[in-house]
Amino acid sequence: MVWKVGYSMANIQEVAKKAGVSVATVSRVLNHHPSVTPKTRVKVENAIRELNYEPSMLGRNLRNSESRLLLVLIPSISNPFYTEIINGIQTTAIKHRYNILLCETNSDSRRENIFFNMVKNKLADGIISMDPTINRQKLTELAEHHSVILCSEYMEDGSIPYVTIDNERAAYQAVKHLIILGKKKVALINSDERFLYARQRRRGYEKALMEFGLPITDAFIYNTNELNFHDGVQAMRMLLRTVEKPTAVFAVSDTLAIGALKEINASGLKAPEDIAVVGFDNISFSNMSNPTLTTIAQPMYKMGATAATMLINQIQNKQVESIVLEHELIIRESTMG
Amino acid sequence: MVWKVGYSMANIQEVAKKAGVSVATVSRVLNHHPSVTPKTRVKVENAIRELNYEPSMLGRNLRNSESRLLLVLIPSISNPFYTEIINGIQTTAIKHRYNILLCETNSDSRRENIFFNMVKNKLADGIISMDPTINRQKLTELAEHHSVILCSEYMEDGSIPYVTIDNERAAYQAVKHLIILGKKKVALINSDERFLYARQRRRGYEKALMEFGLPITDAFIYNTNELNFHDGVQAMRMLLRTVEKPTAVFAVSDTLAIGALKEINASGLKAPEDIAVVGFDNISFSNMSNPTLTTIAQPMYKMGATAATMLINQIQNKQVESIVLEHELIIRESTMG
DNA sequence: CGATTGTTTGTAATCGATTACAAATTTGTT
DNA sequence: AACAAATTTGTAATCGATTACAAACAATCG
Repeated sequence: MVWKVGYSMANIQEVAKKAGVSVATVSRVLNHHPSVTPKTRVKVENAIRELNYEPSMLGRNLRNSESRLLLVLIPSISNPFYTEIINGIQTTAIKHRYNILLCETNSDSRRENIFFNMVKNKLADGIISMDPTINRQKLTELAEHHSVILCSEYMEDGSIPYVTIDNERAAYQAVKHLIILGKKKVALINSDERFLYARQRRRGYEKALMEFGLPITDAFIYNTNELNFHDGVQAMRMLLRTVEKPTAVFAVSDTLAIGALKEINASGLKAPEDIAVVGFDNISFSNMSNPTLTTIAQPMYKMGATAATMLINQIQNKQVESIVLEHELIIRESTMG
Repeated sequence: MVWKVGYSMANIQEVAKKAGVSVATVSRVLNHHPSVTPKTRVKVENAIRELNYEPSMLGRNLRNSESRLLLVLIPSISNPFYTEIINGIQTTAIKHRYNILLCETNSDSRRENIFFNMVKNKLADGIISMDPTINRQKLTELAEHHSVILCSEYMEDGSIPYVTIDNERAAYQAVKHLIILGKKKVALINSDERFLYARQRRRGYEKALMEFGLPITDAFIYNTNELNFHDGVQAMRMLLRTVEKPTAVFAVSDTLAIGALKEINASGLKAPEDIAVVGFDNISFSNMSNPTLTTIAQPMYKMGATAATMLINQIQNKQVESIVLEHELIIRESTMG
């Protein structure tokens, strides 16, 4: 493979020479400038073809200081929650001649920094962050001079535009659904409450209980470290050990809920008869579990598409407003066997 | 947000002026060149701090024609199969001061092109492709002058270095496991056989049947379009309609296998008693299913790490050899209740 | 002190594109 | 044909870094 050394693609100068024109003309052809004679255009196009030339994005970006690249920050690619959102982002971006690059931060601030710098250094035009663990301080600083949009998780101070759903109301509806089914002892499997969405969903949970005159019991609220299947199993295990066992569970993510289902099953109980379960996110596996999972569906594709549109508008210095989208309760076997 | 217009980060000239030195000296400080007096270094570092300066990757990359960015091509982020591989790639890359960007192609050749061009244009230093649907022609062309490594799916002509497992032997072992359990009617849920791995796994399946003197029945081989859960359901449904119903199923992906499990369950049968099931990939959901899934585990992290090491070596013009890694059969409830 | 050597710093070319402005060419008019 | 106007093309500066080479400066020694 040593022969690869020293190879380098033809540049605009060589194309110009081969076509017998100036670099300016070649550049004009590349950018579809109207003031180029058909005859010279053909000459240049031939030269381009013969030399297999492709313009260097580096040179171009350096000069134009734009890259038409958008970064999408996610904490972890393994979370299926992001799949459809990314789809929405990507489709929208491409429609506007932008491309996206996925950046997995693993909640590691050094990686975050790298991606922030890509924006500062014009290697990318903007960022959509879906990482709830992100360094808010640094992100806010970045947003002072660069384009940033938050998707799903956001900051309450509103300093950065966001697109999200009404987490409190969604949780409220999920829990209300359980209560109306006759379940009086509803537990909550929540994630870490330093995340905004966790606090909001807890508020919704409590609001529903209060509305129906049910007590809010600390023993029925379990906070997990992560959103893993195993955390769901563990959470359910603890909830089953309480004196008054719950008859329903609202978990703030489908993965947690599926873990809870597994543990319910393992301990000889049946969902929904003994314990009904509601999840959150409507990931594709929520339809594959046994029983299938009742869950809150976020308009993921639309969230992604909206975030992308907002980001592109912001890059083009248009005014951008935060948006709250509608969610939907999807009822399946885990609550209505 | 209009005030963002015209903002631009300080450049090396301004730092030089503020520090009262030349740009060369600033550059030397940035690159930790030894020949800089501590006194001037401090002056420059102060100026850098005061101006909040960060060097432009564009300028630097243009000059150095390297970006220290690696592209990772995946057909779809939704496939959990890639998660651990990417983890391995990323960890290795960072160890060598490279960063990775995930590129979801959705098997769309226009997107492929964009990413290929990023490499041609030095916006990225190399590509690891895990996309079996990739345009082989174009990839081979790219690999003539740029660094490319294939991961998992590869080309038999060996023109591009790859890291993979022995698919044929893995399939052989999976099927042999089923046969040894006493199952004599083993079906195969395979994906599209224009993919190399699909052809190889089919060969392993047939080899195991032949070795035990079992017939190879066309009716027991079902090819799906995608690796979805629903394709698994559909496949199983068809297999259950055959005259001689299978007593075991080997599916070439866990998602397919989980779909098959679901359908087995839905039709009142039990796994593994009535029909045993083996999957492939050991995705995290494979031990959340009910029953948990027997499967072939690929050394995903190691595959990723190996691919990254190979790519970086290739970028640095070292000799690179293709590698075949070891897999493992993981026995769970779906074959041994 | 002046010559020689070694160290630190600066000057200017370079990477590959875009584009304002100038120059050249074509077209139109009388 | 001569000139003005409009169109097309070219020249050269520019984006922000790196680095070969030259220049300035400091240190060493007879």
